[in-house]
Formats: sequence, C-alpha cells, structure tokens
Amino acid sequence: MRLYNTLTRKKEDFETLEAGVVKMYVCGPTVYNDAHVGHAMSALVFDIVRRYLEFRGFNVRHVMNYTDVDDKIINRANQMGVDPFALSQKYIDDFDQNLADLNILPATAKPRVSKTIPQIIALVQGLVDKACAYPAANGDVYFRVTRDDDYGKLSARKLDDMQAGARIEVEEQKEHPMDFALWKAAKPGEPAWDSPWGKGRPGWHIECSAMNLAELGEQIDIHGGGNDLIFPHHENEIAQTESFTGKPFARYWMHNGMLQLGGEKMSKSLGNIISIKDFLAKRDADVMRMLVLNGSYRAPLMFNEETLDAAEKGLERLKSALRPASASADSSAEAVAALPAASAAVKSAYLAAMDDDFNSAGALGVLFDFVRVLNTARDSGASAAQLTPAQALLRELTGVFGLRLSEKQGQTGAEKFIELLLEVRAEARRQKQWALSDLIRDRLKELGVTVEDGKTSATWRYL
RNA sequence: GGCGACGUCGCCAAGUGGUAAGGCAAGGGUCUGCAAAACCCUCAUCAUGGGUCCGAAUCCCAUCGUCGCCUCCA
Repeated sequence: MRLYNTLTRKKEDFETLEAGVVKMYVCGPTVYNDAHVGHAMSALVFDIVRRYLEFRGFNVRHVMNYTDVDDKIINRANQMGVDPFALSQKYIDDFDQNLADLNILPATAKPRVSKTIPQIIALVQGLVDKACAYPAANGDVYFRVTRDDDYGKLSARKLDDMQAGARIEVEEQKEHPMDFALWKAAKPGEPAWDSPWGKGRPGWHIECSAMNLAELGEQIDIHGGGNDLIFPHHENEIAQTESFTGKPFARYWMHNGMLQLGGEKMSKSLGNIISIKDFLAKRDADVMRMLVLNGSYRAPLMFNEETLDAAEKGLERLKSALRPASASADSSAEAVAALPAASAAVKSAYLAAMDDDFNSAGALGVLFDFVRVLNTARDSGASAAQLTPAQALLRELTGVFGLRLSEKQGQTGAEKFIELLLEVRAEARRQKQWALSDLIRDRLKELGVTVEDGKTSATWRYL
C-alpha cells in the first residue's frame, strides 16, 4: 500500500510501527454547534480509510477527540446562559448520532479535553522543564518556537516567512510572535483548573498532543484531519509532541480537502452551513458517502444539487446489479459464463486502486464496470445460483466502502396493499385496459412507489 | 504579500512518460401496449505559451485562473 504523506508531499509505502496494527488519530470537532456536511466529509474519509485498512487485515486503533474546552464553547454557553459542559455534552451526543446516521464506525477511543487535564498539565510541565516552553507574567504558558529547529516542516513554511501579527495583535508577553499558548490563565466566569501556573485551561493544540500520548503512545502511524488544520494546529502538535518525546511523532500525515459550497469552503465562520441533520432529512446517508467516494479525498469536494443528484443516480446503478435473477434455470450464455473470471478480475483491480492512496474513485470505476457485467449476465438469463456469488462480491466491496445500498422502506403494512393493486393492474393489462394500468402506475409513483413491468410480472420498490 | 495544493468532455472525476477509466447529463437504438429499468452505440487530446524527450495530460519554466492556509475552522 502507498499513501500520500503531507509531511513529505509524496506518496510513500505504508509500513506500520507494529506489524498488523495501525494507530490512527483523527482530529474531531470543537463541540459548540451543529456539525455540518464538511465535518461529515472528513469523518467519512477516515471511516473509509479505516474500513479499508481493516479489510486489508489491520487491527486499527482509531482515536477521535472531542475538543470540549474552548473559547467558542465558553462564549456560546455564556450567551445562552447555560453551563459550558452541558452545552458541549449536548453537541457531543448530537455528533455521535450524526456519525451513526452516516454509518460511520465509532472510533475505538473518543477522548475529551475536559477529561485529559492532568495529562495536559504534565505535558506542559515537561515542555517547561526542557525549556521548550515558558510561563509568562500573565499566567499563560507559551511554546518557544525558536527552540524547535524544524518548526514549520509540516506546512512547509519558515518562521521568517510568516507575518505573525499582520492581522491580529501580537501578545506582548510572547518572546517570539509565533509562540503559541499551551496554557491560558483563567478569566472570570470561565472553566478553570489548578495548575503549577495558577488557575487556567489548556490552549488549543496541546490537548491533541496529550490525548495522543495517553491513548496511542509517543509514536503513531497515521494522523488525520482536514487540510485547514495543517497550520497552525498540526504544526504545533508536532512541535509539542516531538519536543517532549524527542522522537518522530506521526509516520503519515493525511489531510482531506475542503467541501466546497458555491465555490468556497463550508465553515462555521463563513456561515454557509448545511448541517448533517438537515442533509439527512433530504438525502440518504449513502449519497454523501458516494459523493466522497467519487472524488479524491485530498481534493476539494464539489457539493451541490447537481453532484448530489449524480451520486444518487450512481447508487441506483450499483443497486441495479443486486436485483434478483429473473431466470429459474441455469443459462449457458456467454455473458453468464464470463461471471467467474470477471469477479476475480474485479477484486484485484479494486485492491490495486485502493492500495494506491485510497483511490476510491478509481475503485468505483472498477465496480461500475462490474455492474455492467452483472446486469448483462442477468439479462442473458443467469440463474440465482449463477448470479449470487458475483452479487455477494459486489456487496462485499461496496460494504468496504461503507455503503449500505439498502432499498428505501415505506410505511409498514403498505406492502400487501401495493401487491393487491399490482394484482388488479395485472388483470387490467391482460384485458388491455391501458388507461387503467397507467393510472395505477402513475398514482403509485406519486405516492413514492415505482412500478416496473418485467417479462412475466411487475416489480416495485420505494423511490 | 508569503507558503501550499490544483486547473482532464456540459457537470463530477480516474489516470503522473508510451497516444485519455468510470458516473451523471445528452443523442441514437434494442426491449415494452406505452413507460421505467437493463443492455448496445455515439460523445474530450487533457488552462495557455515555451522547453526536455523517439514519445508528455503525465517532467521543467513562464503566464492566467481556482482553492486552502498565514486568524477560530473537518
């Protein structure tokens, strides 16, 4: 397997620290608001990564954090007059539900800042002891970037190139403008914990370093997140962790591209948000996943009605190959005989694509070719016994993608009435009462039931 | 202004040296009472301009454009 490493800007062979085990840390959300489809994209990307690694036989230790101590949370809680921890708990619960609704596997560990405070303090203390950090007179503790000689290696910038303070005022207490806070002195009305530097709370980046150390150890295989986190978040995380341990931190840095809405990034601060909840009220979870699979995880993802419609149609096409055989006896047709060889070829082509930096779009192309083979075989009279193994393979490989490909469910109990209507319609068709037949079909369609006439009988499904 | 990524058919998009996967849309056909679904056929020389090479979408340079970061952000 090869995967693209942001650190080297190249694709590299994938080798784990420990054979058969992948330690993967993915930055989760700051929980102060409804999660949006951009968060969904990131979560889906790493869910697909995880599922594929597990399919390839790795035991994946997947950690995703919740940042539940932060300025935005505190501000919002104060505005609403609620407890910040109650607020963050609500959005943590919501996010967990969003992930479940999107068919995203829960991380094997989900640490929170508020429950990692002792480890954070120990880490900050360790950095102070090594002179990599210093307490300032105002009670803050800052990381000393000049002490880290390869600072900037992830984002490919040099300290001299950066214009700190160009837009915001540089904190006077800092030795160097790029120094960043590990620990912030408490302000009135904020959550605070006792520390060697007085009451305060963690800065933004330190929690991920501490949770990594606590959950996965000093070195990990994959560190993931959105590419908007490369600087400063991940850069600072590297600086903290490596200064503390003296060892290389993450072997591979993976970053997903930004979801694009109307040509720009969807983000809380821009206000152009579509929440996961709102999305799922209109579209199936598979649609969002399909959209992600059809692109490259590193590239911007175009999110609009047109691309969503295309994803939905693509799903229908995948499902078409899973429809049952129409023939009862085995066929000797050429198209049917081709199934076993095609099945074998599909699997290796799928693996080849996915092994190359999770090229899901390429792998999807392989599956669509296979769909055609399957449908042709069925049209040529393949029996269930002939068709089923190939369909099982398609199920398996789409399952690795995390696609459910389930048929829509309608109201319970409606099925027998639909069947009854189709019986009546079949009789009408026998009597060539086309107007009546079409009326039934059209009216059912309005009610969300698609009727398709086959050679011998009609089939139906919810649309 | 600096750094990074990128620019492939109407839309999404794979492909990183040997003459362009796939999906959606569109047009034509088979099937059908008519549809739908499925199947068959058609549909691009890869932003622009130079350069390297026997040969480039794929490497180099320049130009134009897009996106991300430099400030909270998946």
